[in-house]
Amino acid sequence: MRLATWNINSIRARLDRALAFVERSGVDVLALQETKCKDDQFPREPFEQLGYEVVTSGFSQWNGVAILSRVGLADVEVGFPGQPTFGDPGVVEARALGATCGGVRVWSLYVPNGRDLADPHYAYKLDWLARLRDQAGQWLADDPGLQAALVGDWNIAPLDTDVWDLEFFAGKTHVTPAEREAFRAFAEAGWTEVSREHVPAEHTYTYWDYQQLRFPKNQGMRIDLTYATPALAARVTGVSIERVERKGKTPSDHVPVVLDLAD
DNA sequence: ATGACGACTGGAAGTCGA
Repeated sequence: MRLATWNINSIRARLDRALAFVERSGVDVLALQETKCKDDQFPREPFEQLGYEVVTSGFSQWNGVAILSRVGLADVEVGFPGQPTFGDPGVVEARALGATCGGVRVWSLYVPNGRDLADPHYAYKLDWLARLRDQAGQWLADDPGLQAALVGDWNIAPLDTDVWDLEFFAGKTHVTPAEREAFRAFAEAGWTEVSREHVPAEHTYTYWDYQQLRFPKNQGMRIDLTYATPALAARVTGVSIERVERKGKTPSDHVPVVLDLAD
């Protein structure tokens, strides 16, 4: 089975690219983030014509997650139990969507950005991660043989070598000790970040800002990551960061990460 | 070429991303 995750940065603006990727990569399951549209605006039909089931959780122009699957799509959950709200009145944002596809529990995740260390979004980000970690730990405790993956845009660069210049990020989000600890906590809860195991090369990025010629200069960040349960991690035979998808006209600023799983 | 930010909404300029 082939499973991919991609922050698409608007599914409507990049429908053709998404369809082309699905066809050339032959993914069985595709988790999308930043779809940037309401559920009734999501272009389901072209994917359904290719044999995929589609489930979405969107809200107007911000956030939005989706899962496409041609190996079944069951037990959909919009948001994870205990997912923090933001704002007053509090809103559960469209950042987490779970479904079971081909026997694997898949969560498409768009972790809050954080914006600035003094911004309320930063505390929200840390709380969001802590609550998700609590759930993830419970899921695994309840079923040690669980096959599950937490995929998506974590908005954290776990290692110094996951950014091109640590000095550039001094005082900024994505690299703070608190964010990195929030990320490591999933490993302490028994999960394994499998893309690192299979693609260990330093300065291998999944995101490049549109500005400042970041992509031609290869000034990016590795922030699209996959935590797997032990049972699923054992099935991963390879991981591919699809850098080619950052090239050409109107790309997303993120590229897909593809996981191959043994049957 | 991989080349100097892009998508959204509203209908201009502001918000958001990281």
